Amino acid sequence: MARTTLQDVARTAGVSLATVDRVLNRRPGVHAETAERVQQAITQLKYRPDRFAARLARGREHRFQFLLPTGSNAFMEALAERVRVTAEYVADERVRIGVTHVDVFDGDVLAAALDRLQGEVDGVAVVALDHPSVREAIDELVATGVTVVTLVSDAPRSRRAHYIGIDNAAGGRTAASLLGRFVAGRPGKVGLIAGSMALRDHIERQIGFEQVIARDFPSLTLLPVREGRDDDDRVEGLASALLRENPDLVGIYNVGAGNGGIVAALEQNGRARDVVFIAHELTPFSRRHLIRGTIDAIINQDPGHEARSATRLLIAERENTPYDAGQERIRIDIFIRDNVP
Amino acid sequence: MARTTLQDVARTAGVSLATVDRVLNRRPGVHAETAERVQQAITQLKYRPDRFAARLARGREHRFQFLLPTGSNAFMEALAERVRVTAEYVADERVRIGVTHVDVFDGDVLAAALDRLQGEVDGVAVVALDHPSVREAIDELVATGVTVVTLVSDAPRSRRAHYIGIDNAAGGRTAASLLGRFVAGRPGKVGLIAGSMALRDHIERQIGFEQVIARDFPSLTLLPVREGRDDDDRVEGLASALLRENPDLVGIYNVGAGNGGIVAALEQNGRARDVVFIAHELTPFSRRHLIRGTIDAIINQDPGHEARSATRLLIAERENTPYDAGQERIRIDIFIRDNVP
DNA sequence: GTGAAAGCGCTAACAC
DNA sequence: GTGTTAGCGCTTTCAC
Repeated sequence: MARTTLQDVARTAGVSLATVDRVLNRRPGVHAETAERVQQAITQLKYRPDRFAARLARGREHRFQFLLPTGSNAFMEALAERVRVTAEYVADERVRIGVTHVDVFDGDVLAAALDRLQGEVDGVAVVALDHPSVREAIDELVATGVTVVTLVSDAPRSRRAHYIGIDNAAGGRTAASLLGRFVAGRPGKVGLIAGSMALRDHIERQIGFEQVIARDFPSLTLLPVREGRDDDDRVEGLASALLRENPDLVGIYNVGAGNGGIVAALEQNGRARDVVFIAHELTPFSRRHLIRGTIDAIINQDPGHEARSATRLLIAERENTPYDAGQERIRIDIFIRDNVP
Repeated sequence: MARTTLQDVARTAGVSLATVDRVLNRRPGVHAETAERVQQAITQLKYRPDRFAARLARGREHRFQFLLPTGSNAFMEALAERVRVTAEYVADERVRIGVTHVDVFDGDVLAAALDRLQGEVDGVAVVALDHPSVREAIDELVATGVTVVTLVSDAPRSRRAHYIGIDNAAGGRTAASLLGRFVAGRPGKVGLIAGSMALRDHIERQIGFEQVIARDFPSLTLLPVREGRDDDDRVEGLASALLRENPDLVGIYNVGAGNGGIVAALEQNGRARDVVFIAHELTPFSRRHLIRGTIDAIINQDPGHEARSATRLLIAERENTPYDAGQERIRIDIFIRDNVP
């Protein structure tokens, strides 16, 4: 029971290797009837291509480009690092990964960066933005035959092949449930700090959070959202004000980056232990304060998983091979002091 | 900048392909000096083997066997199913995976099953047991050149190449922290139900749990452990008794299987909402009751991840290729109603 | 439209 | 001890 090869298919279809290859890879130049016969042979023999032989024979490598945000956000730095590690691993497998840093907060700049990739690469993984120019640029890339996936932040109505990231509304709901239960029935105010209300993922988290607080925790009052711009200093100012103006503050949810600011404000006011603080993204800093107890829980998405998943999906798309949806789903990780890696 | 091939190495070392192949794969029959020269060429040219070409040329497939417990535990069934799916995926890649079901609760039976694998396979993934016969059987397999990894449950002092599973003590601590915080300061009793005190993972979970309850939640009193043997009916009896004898019961932690019994007892006594119930393993059943609110949190290990990880590690060991430790670490997942997949 | 044939980079017989 | 050589299963020119 040796495995069926292209040869076997060619033989039973009564054609040559080249022809089978053509129909298999949907290349033109095959008579419809011949193609039909080949297809039958394929299904009859249950032929499954040998990806290893194919990649070897193809010779050409896959050229993928990752477009990540500039700036020193710890999560994005970790993501960039994991992309580098992944690149290193797959370099042996005829996959070349490049990384470009762009200002993703500006839709037009990001779109221009995407445009520049035309003809240069086979696949793109981009931390996107829900912006018309970006959507347009993605669709154009796709039209020229480039495979595009979005990473961490989606461009929802574009023609990207996959979105690799968490369901942010569910992330917000998760934060709310944990915060609500951790305050242990104490009534009071809850503060919400976002990076920017222009970021779709932040809005989605906020909406999910508000929904659950309103529905499940009537004794909690949600204060108006404040924008921290993912900046420690600015966030610290907001958190301090929150604490000053609301003596009955029982919880804080930080939707974006800038956890350092909240930790500082909490510690300065001696409220580190009694205010429940839910943060996003596991970093060396957030990990330390989770273990110390200032942060009560961290909602995380695994950047290593995201980098690998994007790469695997790009490869699968290019080689037209199946993938395991369960493996590619990005989990909403909950970390408390005890299960943090 | 084409990639360096074995040819390049052979040329710069002034030897033939075959000789390079010999030193690369540590096969005998090469003069020490020649080997040295080849090694130098390899490092100098930064040669990295092409796994794809190697697997293609090797022809022989990897034969792996998974030894899983018999019996109808939902988690183990899910694991078996994920192994099947993984087997399906890697079948195209010259990896053949077989599954054997054994009574893992009996060390000697498991050891005999392991013995029977000698000469039959290249790698084994086994849900092990901390038992002398099992350790012995594993070591013997390893001695005959078989790669062995343990799955879900370890054989700690054996010569297995890897343990693929969670840190169970940390799992128990995680359960305790969640339970302690979810009871929201209400003082009272906490019940602990284990499958069997002969299972190392159950003991470890229990110890972790007790540790954290004692240290962090002084208002909670832990009742003596009861053995439910992973059986719904038996567990239901224990849970009912727990509720009857302790009107001030505020929480239950089920270390093993049999969640159905606890749900039933809780519902019959009308205590589904006020008793905090922490369970292990996400199954269709536990998922449903998590969403309904009877189960407050589920501590999970992802069987799909475990099946894939075991397979990847076996392949990496056999082909002597590197692997990504971050990717292979099995997470202690926390699922609450909002982040459950 | 279709086929023949030359590799891709490696392994494994088999010579020497 | 070391080298030669024939593939592994596929893709890709280049003929026809």
